[in-house]
Amino acid sequence: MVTLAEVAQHAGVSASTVSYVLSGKRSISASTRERVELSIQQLGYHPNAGARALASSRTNIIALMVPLRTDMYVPVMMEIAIAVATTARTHGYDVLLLTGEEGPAAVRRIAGSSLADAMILMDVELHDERLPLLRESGRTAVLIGLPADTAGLTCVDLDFEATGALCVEHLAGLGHREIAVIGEAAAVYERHTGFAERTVDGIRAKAQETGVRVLHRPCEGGYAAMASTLARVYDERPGTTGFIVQNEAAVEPLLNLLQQQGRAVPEDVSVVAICPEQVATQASVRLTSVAIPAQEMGRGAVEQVVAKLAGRGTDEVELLAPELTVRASTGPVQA
Amino acid sequence: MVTLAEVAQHAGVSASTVSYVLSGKRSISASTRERVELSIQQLGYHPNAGARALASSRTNIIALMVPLRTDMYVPVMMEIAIAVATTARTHGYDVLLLTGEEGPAAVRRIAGSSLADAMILMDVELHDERLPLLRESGRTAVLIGLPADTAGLTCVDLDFEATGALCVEHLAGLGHREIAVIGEAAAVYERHTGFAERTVDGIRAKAQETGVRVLHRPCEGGYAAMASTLARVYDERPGTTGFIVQNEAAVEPLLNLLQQQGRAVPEDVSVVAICPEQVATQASVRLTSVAIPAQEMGRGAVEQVVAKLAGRGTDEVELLAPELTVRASTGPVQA
DNA sequence: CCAGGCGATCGAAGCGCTTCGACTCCACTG
DNA sequence: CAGTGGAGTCGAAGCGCTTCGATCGCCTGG
Repeated sequence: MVTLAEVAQHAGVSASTVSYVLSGKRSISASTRERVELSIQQLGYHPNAGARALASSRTNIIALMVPLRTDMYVPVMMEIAIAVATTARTHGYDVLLLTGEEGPAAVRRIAGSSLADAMILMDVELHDERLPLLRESGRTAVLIGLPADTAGLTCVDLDFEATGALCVEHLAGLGHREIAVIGEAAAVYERHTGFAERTVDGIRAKAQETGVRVLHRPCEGGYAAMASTLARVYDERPGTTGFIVQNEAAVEPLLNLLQQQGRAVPEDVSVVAICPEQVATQASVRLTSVAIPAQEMGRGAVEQVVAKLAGRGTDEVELLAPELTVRASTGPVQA
Repeated sequence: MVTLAEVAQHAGVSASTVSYVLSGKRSISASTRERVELSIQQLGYHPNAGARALASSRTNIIALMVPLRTDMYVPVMMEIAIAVATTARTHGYDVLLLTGEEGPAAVRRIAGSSLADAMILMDVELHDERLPLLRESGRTAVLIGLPADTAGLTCVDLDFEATGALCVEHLAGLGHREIAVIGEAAAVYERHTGFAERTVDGIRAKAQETGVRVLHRPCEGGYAAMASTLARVYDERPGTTGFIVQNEAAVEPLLNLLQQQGRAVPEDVSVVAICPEQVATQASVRLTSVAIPAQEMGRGAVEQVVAKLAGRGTDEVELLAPELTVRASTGPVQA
């Protein structure tokens, strides 16, 4: 491996000069800079990450903790992760991938070993165990999600309350008066991963405001689960004409089952989904939906991190405004 | 941050002794060990990653390059990535997440900066640009996938030829004589990501052997694409009774369309999928399928890496044997 | 014409850890 | 009882980089 010293020798300058050329922290004459840069090129020099980290106590690495549960919301997670990684690169950072498995211990480990300059946590629960450790560690951190207590933390998330409200508003505007909400698996609510509950809150509030009746049912993904959930919904509320689905794995089964039951979408029933764009457009009926802005969330989180590391950061909650795209799955209630 | 020296002082030993307690590279008396371990506990010491990397030229980090294309095969990628990360942790490694975006430059960067001890490449193409750089860098590497030239490389992958053959064998055994293969998007074949082609090769070979006619059609995901592909298939080969699908995003559309056309699965048409277990079990018809062993691939790759880093490695290609699970989507041809 | 200042560069002191050689006991062996 | 060797410990020398003075010209203003 080529070292700084070798570059310095090759360029006929001191090591510190090369370092300053690289960092730009002191002024360097044009001629020297060029000579050094040429040497770097010719020798194929890359600074050693470990040495740099040791000397500067900056690793240029951001740790990303993704949930272990691979069974849910996977594409969104992946999209966020990729957005984080690529955005990080544009700011000169690399991303360390941590799975939820280690749990809170990971926070301690990363903070303790100075493996990363900052952390981004995904899938944050309302009372997340990692938060106290995070605060205590003093490490820069940004959450994707919204815990109960955001004091001293920067958070980025979709405004799920507004999302829920938006869906109800759309359906109410079309004349729907009985709405069923097909939610995430019950486990998601039990874990108190805020987003699911916030969506329901938003839905409830707007429903009250607009005089719409709402029935909320969690649902595991897949056909079997959806079938029984749907049966119970119609059992309890035969007059249901609108559905709000916040569960990727339930979208297609729902459409399919409705079709099988001879309920036409959107003539007889309207369906609004809260899901990634791709799911909405690739479904058997092009779905009116609120997209989950995975890219924006990932990018936003990294930008907050970078800002904080540069000392420009603010502790704030950044809620992305939902956007509802009308497609072919919603329409006015039949007279 | 607590340092080694502080621990040493606290325990009343020299720094090197603490280091040896940690690494176990020299024998330490039980009493000293206990004293040191206690101090470590009490002070909450964590070795500094950068310093360790610098001194030992080992980072305990494995770089994982995942493809950038977030539009395809995402859950499998994610599953592999998570498997890699968790397996790596059990061996004391962390995982650095690199996206395809940087391309070959990433290989140079990681190797040059000694940011990672080894690399795992996913989504390897037949003539992957990264391979020459990888060989040249001398860094330990394991591929998930199979390039044209595997000399000097360790590869882990599902045996897609055998997979294809297995599907044909199953269908042929049930009496099917005309089979349509719904493949990945055309772009996948154009990129020459080996797996898709290898599957088709395996299918063709076994078809020839068993006297089955095969029609292969690439297909973008989604309903629209599947509909037109299906129409063309029946146009060309009205006698088709068996389908092999290797495209997650086409599975559900296919089932749906067949149903709409009044073709019952499995009575009139049999469908075999090559897809993750979850997709197969959650589809509207429980699918006979060959699972993509994402977990095993991720785990296998890490284990190869660890073995190589420990000097026990061998340059070899590890092809996982496919397993076909019979479910409800395949049956004998009607008389 | 000289003090003062600034731009450009260098040297050296670490950053926190690993590791090698050396040293000290002490239990054996012959 | 001297000699030998292994177990246990220590000190010091780096690993490759950043960064803080310090130095050295050279330009400028008074």
